[in-house]
Amino acid sequence: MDAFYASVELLRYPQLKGMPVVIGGGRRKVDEAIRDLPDGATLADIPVAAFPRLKDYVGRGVITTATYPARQFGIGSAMGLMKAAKLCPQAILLPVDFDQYRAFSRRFKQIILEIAPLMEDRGVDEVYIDFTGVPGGQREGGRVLARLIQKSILQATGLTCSIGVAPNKLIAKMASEFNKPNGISVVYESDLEPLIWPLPARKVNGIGPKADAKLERFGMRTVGDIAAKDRQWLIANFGKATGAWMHEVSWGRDERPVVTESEPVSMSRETTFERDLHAVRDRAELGAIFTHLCEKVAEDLQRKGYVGKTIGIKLRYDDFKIATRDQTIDRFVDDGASIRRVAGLCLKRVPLERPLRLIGVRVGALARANELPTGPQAGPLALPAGRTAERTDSTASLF
DNA sequence: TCTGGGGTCCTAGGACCC
DNA sequence: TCTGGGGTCCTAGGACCC
Repeated sequence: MDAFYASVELLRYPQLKGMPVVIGGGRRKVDEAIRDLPDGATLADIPVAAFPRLKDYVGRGVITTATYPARQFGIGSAMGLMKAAKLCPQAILLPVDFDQYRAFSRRFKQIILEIAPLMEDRGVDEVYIDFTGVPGGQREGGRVLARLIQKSILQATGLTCSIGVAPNKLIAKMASEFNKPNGISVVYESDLEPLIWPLPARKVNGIGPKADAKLERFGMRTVGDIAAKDRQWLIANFGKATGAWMHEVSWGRDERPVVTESEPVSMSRETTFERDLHAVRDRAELGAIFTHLCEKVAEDLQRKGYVGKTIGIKLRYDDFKIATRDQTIDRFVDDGASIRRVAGLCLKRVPLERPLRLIGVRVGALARANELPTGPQAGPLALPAGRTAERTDSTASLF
């Protein structure tokens, strides 16, 4: 989907069309501004001048989506809002409304499923679709079906998307970016050399900042640069799995199927504080937030019908370093109190001297609540899994 | 006043088992 | 003065993606 969150917002606020708009981060300021908007008016009547601006924002948020006009200013996803404000202070800033985006997400995926039943969910705004068995799916190399999907989604939701059609997921993903927004691009196997090899290595799904930097150190910038190395060289320098994978990818090879069903592995909740908190000085506040996160994860588990037996925490310190701890218990749980208890044990095993910026709670090793073996869930001897909590000085009785 | 939140997968070492 | 070879599970960190 093209600039998905922003596009959904523009459906509500059509008066912002063509303007630099960003969706992002910490809510409070934006919520206040929206609340103060003149009442009686419908959303579409709100004068542009009444919307909050990036320059008025104070806080720690990042941009999730920027409209294309905003991108003209150099603003992009994941950029800190404070930095974006320097690039384009007059850009309009809207708060994220996940419920709304999820609703639109369901609608566009439903449209696709009615046309092509083999669809892999890749998050709120992206999917893979297998055209192979769809009637007419091969006409004009898939372009006809892609057009139908675009048209149907636009009709049902008012939203545009960009589609890449290719022999596999790897190339299709890259192709989908060739013609944004509202574009279609069909890439054949024979296009590898002219269309894929010139691309920056970073465009490959799976090559991130670290791998890219390492490639750079070898003087390699493009996918073609990778393809030019032999397999053994890549394996020697990037490891057995990564090296072999890079070789395959650079030659456009990818055999991964379109996966239509999957089970969640973990569920988590985390939050970044408005200001850094200290385990001792801000103990009460931190404790309340921690408990709240445990309750939210529990709600999520229960609403979706899952239980889990690995409970974990995540801290991000003021220096941005991350620490995680987890503990596997001998039964499956989905209630806030149990999660809170085990998460509290995890907290006692992690250094708490530095100020904290973020705290998170995670439940993993999930199983469907209705598919658990009946009777007592205890393992063979209910041995304490993992080590027991070791208390560290300042943290001993905090939580 | 840099840098969100929710995920998956991989690696690597240690415990433990046969 | 030597100590295999599998396997699984647990834990911590990290890369990456949307």
